Amino acid sequence: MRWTPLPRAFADDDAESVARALLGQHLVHVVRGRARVGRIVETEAYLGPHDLACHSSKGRTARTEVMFGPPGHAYVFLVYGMHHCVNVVTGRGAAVLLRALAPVEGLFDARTDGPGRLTRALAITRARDAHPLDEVPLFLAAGDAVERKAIARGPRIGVDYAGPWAKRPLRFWLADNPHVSKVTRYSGTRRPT
DNA sequence: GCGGTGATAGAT
DNA sequence: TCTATCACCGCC
Repeated sequence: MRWTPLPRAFADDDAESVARALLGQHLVHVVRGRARVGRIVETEAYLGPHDLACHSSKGRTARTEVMFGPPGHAYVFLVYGMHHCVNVVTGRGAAVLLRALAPVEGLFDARTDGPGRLTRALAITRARDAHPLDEVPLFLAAGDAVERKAIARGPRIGVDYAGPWAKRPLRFWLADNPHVSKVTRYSGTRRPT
């Protein structure tokens, strides 16, 4: 296959660093023998149990257990009864949510500009929860280098319940990329990092 | 802006 | 068992 997995050690760093490093990398899901590939253009860091927006802050449960395991595995959950979200576990209760991709291959006209839309386009469900992200069928693959000044940041979406943590600028995206999520496209914040 | 949808965690 | 809540999206 023309796509080669990144070693899972790629995710063995603090969640904010991984959230930045994931921008420009590829996410590959092999479905019925065909690779569905997108370039990661938007992420959010969830820092661990002390971060009140992070699911692991609710404690170590069956659902959140994977976040306390080794880095480089998938954390996939269902939200609002219909949308899956996929995260890259960085360990110690932390993870990085993948919020938007730019279509690269095998996606036809499916939209990938949002956390729910990208999982639907790549057919990622909870069946992939805890999957190691350097093995088929779901893995990360090397993309192009992204300059630090090309990364914008802002507060995370949909975490208003998290008090002061809701305001922390832990969402990262490629500035001016047309494939970022709708809320990011329309949010005025373009703060450089 | 509002509702659909189902898993989850905690209360009862 | 029951209930509140939820890292979203499509349509109004």
